[in-house]
Amino acid sequence: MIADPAVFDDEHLPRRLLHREAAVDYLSRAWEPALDGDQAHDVLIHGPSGVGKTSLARFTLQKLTTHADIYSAHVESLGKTTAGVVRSVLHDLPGSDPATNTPREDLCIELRERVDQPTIVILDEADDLPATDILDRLADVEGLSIVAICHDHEQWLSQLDNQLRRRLLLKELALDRFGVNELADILEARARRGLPSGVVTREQLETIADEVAGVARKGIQSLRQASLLAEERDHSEIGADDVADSYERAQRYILEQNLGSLPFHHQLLYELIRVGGGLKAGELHDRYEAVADDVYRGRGLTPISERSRRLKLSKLEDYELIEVEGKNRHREYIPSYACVKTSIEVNQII
DNA sequence: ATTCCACGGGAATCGGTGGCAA
DNA sequence: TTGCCACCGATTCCCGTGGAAT
Repeated sequence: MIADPAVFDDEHLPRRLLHREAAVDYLSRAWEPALDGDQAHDVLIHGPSGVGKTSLARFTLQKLTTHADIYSAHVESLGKTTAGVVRSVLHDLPGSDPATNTPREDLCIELRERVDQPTIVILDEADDLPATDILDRLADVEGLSIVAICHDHEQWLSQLDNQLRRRLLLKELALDRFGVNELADILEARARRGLPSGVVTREQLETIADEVAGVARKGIQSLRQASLLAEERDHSEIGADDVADSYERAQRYILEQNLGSLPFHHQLLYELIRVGGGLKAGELHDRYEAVADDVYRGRGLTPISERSRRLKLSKLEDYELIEVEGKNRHREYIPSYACVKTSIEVNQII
């Protein structure tokens, strides 16, 4: 049933960014100086997950770079160190990658040398970045401007000192969830390009938009799952049952992508929490130690310390795979969505 | 008031990799 | 080509913190 699967990819950029015209405009104006070879303004884009912050930045950038000589870099910041961010920027700029053991200082020097025309760096998922350090170094680079994307702008700004804020010329741009009609418009446009005509009604799209509370990523994935379900069930068009069952599959799909991108240690911890149906910290560590020898055997990996496990756990939380409740010794790790599984077998061992 | 427990920041350490000189 | 060294990211070690339990 799906004519063009790419339309439903997270990375897919539509021809027009519906209902974000004002934001595109704002961002374009902030970047206008770059058209004349000057340094653009820095922008902080903030708002909830899945409302199109990254799409907005990429879309507007694409528009800009088609008629101007501008370098750009897109950095997936989550978990990166300062050196990692600089390295990632260099990777996106013309030229070859520096050696993996190049000193941080040398990376920054190389960055200053390579930026010889206006450059826009998108720092995606910038919430947990060592922001002061990174911005300090990026702000040092003549011609380079930053677009930081984060969820909580107040928290993000609070870590910057006044001096840095002045150097950054920071503009702010808030994105919110879409209204039901707005998101339905967006889904309609995707359906037009990705699905045969007439397989889904406007009413169904509004139902989806309402259910996902204006979060575009969830809406688009739900539409995709609804069409997959219709296909599996041999429906000639999407039915009410397909729509009804699509949300859970979409949510699961999103989380499975997240989980699959994580290394083994994370997945094992997740699986223990999932199988346990939520665990107190102490119990989680006990179970980990109980299964570790068996589970790690033959994988060329060794079990990790409690401290490292805590680092992995906070990453699982970042990825919305688990939730943490309670404080201190009452802290409990809860699987956000227990139907999202790993391929690791821990059932029999416990 | 004291103990318990877990968190999470920071410094030290480990293992792997590329550059470089012999 | 080989052996050494600097460096990185990942991990561990150490410890201060703070709320609940006793």
